[in-house]
Amino acid sequence: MSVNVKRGRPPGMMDVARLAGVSHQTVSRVLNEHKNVSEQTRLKVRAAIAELGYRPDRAARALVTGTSKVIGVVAQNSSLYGPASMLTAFEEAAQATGFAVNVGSVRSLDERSITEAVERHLDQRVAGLVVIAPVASAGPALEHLPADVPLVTIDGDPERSSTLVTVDQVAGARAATQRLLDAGHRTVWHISGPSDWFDAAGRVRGWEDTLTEAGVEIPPLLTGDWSAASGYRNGQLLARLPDVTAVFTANDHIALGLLRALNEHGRRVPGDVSIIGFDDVPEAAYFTPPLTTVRPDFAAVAMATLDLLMAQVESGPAGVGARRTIAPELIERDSVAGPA
Amino acid sequence: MSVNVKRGRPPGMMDVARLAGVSHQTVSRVLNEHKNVSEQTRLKVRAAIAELGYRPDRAARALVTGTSKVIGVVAQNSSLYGPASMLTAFEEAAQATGFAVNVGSVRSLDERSITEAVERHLDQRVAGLVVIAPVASAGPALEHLPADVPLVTIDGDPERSSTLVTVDQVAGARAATQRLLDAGHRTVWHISGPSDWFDAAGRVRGWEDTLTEAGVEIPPLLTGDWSAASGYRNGQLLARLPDVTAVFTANDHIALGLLRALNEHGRRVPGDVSIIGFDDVPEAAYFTPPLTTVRPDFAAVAMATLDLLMAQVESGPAGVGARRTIAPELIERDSVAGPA
DNA sequence: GCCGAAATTGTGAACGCAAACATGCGTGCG
DNA sequence: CGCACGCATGTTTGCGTTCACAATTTCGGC
Repeated sequence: MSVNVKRGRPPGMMDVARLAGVSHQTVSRVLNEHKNVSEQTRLKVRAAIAELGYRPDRAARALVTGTSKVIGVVAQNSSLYGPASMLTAFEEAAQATGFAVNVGSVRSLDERSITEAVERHLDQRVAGLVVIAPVASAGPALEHLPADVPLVTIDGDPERSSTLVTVDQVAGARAATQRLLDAGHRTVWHISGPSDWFDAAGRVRGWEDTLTEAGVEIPPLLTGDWSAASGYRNGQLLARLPDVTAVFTANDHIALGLLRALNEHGRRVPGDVSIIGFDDVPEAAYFTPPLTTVRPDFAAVAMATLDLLMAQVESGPAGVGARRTIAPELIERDSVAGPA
Repeated sequence: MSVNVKRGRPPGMMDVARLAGVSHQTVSRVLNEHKNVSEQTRLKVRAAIAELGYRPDRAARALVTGTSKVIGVVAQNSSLYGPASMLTAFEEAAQATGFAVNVGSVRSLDERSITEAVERHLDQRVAGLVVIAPVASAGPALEHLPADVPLVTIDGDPERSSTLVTVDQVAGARAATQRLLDAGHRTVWHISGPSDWFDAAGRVRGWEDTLTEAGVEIPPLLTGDWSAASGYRNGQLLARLPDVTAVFTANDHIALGLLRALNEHGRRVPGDVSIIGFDDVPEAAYFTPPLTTVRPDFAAVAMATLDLLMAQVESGPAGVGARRTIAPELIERDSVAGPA
């Protein structure tokens, strides 16, 4: 397996063919695992490939086939734990199947930005597209793209997207809310994510539904923006209301901010107030106290996405949109107790 | 700006040329901003491009030029805040200059994994390579790659990498340690990152140097792995030593774990123990208490990287390795006070 | 031992673009 | 007035691969 040391362009199929004493087409066949190639020539070609250190040129292949082994991902350029986790999980999964991942981050998820990012990917002749589009405004951008490009949306609009993978936000929120109710709390407050996020909306719904079914009073909804800062701001308010004994926050970072606000006001967790978060960020176990939270399985989301995408890549964009929902899991730690 | 609704392949340069009444080469010249094109035909061509919704095929261009407008990034597939932040910051910067970013995540930063990732990128004919290689074992993988591919290493080995961008770990660690000393503490303990990380090593050195210069006793070094869990483990130990009054942790997550351990043992921060972290994760301001920490400017790292890379892309791999060091900034919050 | 089908290999084209080379035209200068 | 040079544009070639089709060989059955 000697390295090619010649100058100039790297070796091409022709060079391999010459060395192996066959035609370039035969080399192509070996490369693409065609059936009708004799074992003998296959070996000769393989040997020549190894000797020259030949590597097929992806660009040339993309040119003629009209598609590449690259998947374009459109994601928001943020350090939000959820989206970021999905992204890296997806990358890893895609690489395992021989696909490269092209990330087109986008500053905000408005229609224009997404459209641009999608078009950049289309220029690269990506084999498929994954859009992490958790907000409503992302919807329209995906309506008008070529129908023949495989597309899977993560956390997109359940009403529009044809092929969708989502975490079951409602179920997660229900589990959290119910857990708090079961602990004996009269009701449960909620600090939500931004209202235009589907994730946030789903968590709100799960929370409301559970409360309604329990026949319990529904406290006013507080709105955050996923940040610890917003949890802190809302916490300043909550800390002053003595009858607040249980809070479900839309994510762990909000919970962290809330924790600090509560702490500053001398309210103990879980002694005075119980809290459940969402996401299970790696640090959640080391909050003070360790946070009970809902863990979405991002790896599973990534798998499902890849799965759905590959199905389309292989057989043309699937007809009716396939859906895949990943059920999250409640992780019990120390931030929940009964009311005083 | 009507959308192309024709069947079959998207329009090519020929289609544009025909519509504009020129040759395809003229279209090419307009696209590449060649000088010798009259304003008049330039306009005609532009109009034709817009009317057809023509978009150049990157694959074809890559084939003929031998290079693409894609930058390959090799990074570890982890949710560590630092590397992840650099990655997204870099993506954004690259896109602004018209380059797409291909991420080749890698599960671990050993030589084999990195070599593979690099070769995948080379197959795609990337215009340049960025490797986020914070550990020693990543070095060898970069020795044997074609000399003509532009390469910038982030947080790589100062001894080997020719073109390198790093955060000035030593300076950051010095600032933190000095701040603690200035507050009146007799000495400063340190929980470091994994010893094979350059970042960790630099922080240890800055800490040691400062202590040495101050003529102060150097406590035994405690080692973590960047995780809150490791901060907690080491914290269990530290919390039992009454003479520990100041700790500099290698990152904010370790600080969080330490915070919890201290809290469990009834040691108040900053009353009994002062702490300074590193990274300034968005949540650091909402720890209890808000964490004083060192903030590396990841955006600046990304800019510098892109800068260095572009210089190489334009003029061939630069001769002697250019270096760029980004100075971090101490962010003062509430986790530091004088000794009791 | 001959025919046809299947298996194996080869030939030519095409993919969409940029580079090299070629052309035609005008303009300045001697 | 003619020549050379610069500008604007056109023509040709080839990048490395796959595809459609052709050519050759192999093999079984009768």
